[in-house]
Amino acid sequence: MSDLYRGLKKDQQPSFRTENFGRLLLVALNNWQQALVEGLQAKGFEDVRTSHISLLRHIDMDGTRITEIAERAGISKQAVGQLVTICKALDLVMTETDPSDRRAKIVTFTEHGRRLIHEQQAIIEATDNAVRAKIGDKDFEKLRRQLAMLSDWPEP
Amino acid sequence: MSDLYRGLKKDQQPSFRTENFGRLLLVALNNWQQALVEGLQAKGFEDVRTSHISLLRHIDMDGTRITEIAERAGISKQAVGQLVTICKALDLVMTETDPSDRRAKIVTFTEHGRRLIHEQQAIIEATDNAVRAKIGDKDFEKLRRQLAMLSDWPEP
DNA sequence: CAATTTTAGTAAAGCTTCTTTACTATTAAC
DNA sequence: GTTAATAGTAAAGAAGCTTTACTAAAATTG
Repeated sequence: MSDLYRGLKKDQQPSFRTENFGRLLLVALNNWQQALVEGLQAKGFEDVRTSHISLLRHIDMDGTRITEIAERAGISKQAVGQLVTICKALDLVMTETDPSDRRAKIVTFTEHGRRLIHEQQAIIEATDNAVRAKIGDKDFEKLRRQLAMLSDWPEP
Repeated sequence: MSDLYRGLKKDQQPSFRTENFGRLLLVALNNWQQALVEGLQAKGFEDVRTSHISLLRHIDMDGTRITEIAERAGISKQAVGQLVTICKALDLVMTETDPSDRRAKIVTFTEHGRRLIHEQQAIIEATDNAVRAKIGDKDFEKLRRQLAMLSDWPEP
C-alpha cells in the first residue's frame, strides 16, 4: 500500500484499490525520471525536460534522421520535428541536410548536447547504484531482466 | 535491448543507449496500461482513457471528495474537476453535495462506473496472472515488493 | 457574534506534448 | 518522363495538465 493512504483508518481505505502493477510501475518511473531531470538541472541543463531526453536518447552519436528517430521513439515525424526545434533552441542538437538524400535531415549532437549525454550517463549510473545498494547486486540484474520481459510483453 | 532495434546491425546500434531502467519501466508501463485500456474497451467501455482510470482509482466505493481525490492522485483540484466532468459525461460517476459541508462535493460511481471497476479488476487479475506465469509465482511477489521499494524511493 | 481567514470548488486561460490534415521538395519506379 | 513514394514542414487541434483569479461556505478569533 502506498504512502498515499498512510494514516488512513483501515475502513477508509478503498476496498478495490490494492496497489496494482501499473501503479507501481508508474510511481517508480516518475521517481526515476525525476531523479534524472533534477540531476541534469543541477548540472546546469536547467531547461531540459523528459520529452527532450526521450528525443536525445534516440539520436546516435554520428547522427540520425528524423524519420528514423520517429520510428524508434514511436511518435510522429512531426512530433520529432517539434522536439528538434526546441532542442536546437537549447543548443543540444544541430541538423544538416543528408548529402546522399537532400530531402532528409540528419540530427546530430552539439558539444553541449554531448556534455548532457555524458552527465546523463553518470546520473543513471548513480541511480542504478542506489537501487543496487537497496536490493542487492544479483536482484538488480534479475529485476532488469524481468522488466525487460515485461517490456517485450505482450508478444504476438 | 528492446525490439526497437531488432534487425539493426551491431554497428548501427547506438553506443550510449543501453536499455536503462527508466526505459524499461516506461515500456513496461505502456504495455500494462495498454492491456488495461484495450481490455476495458473490448468490454464495451470504448471511450475510456488512462486519465479516466487514474481518476476512478482514487474514488472510494462510498464516494470521495474532489480535494481528497486531488491529494491522492497528486494533481490539482481543477484537474480533478475536469476529469470528473468528463467521467460524468461518460456516465461513470455522479456528484452530490456533501450534506455535512455544503462547499464540498462527493464523487461516487454510477452503476456503469461500478461495472467498469469490476471489469478492471478482472483484467488486472488476468494481466497479473500472465506475468506470474511468465516469471513464476515467487518471483512475481518479489518483483512487486521491489517495485514498491522503487516507488517509495528516493526517501527523505 | 461580527469580521476575518481558511477551505471546497469553479472558471478561464495557457502550457506541453502529442496527433491529424494538408502541403512542398526530392527521389525512386515504371 | 510521368507517376509513386518518401522526407520533412506547417498549421490546427486534442488531451491532460497548471496557473491565476474568483465565489461560496465553513471555521476561527478577538
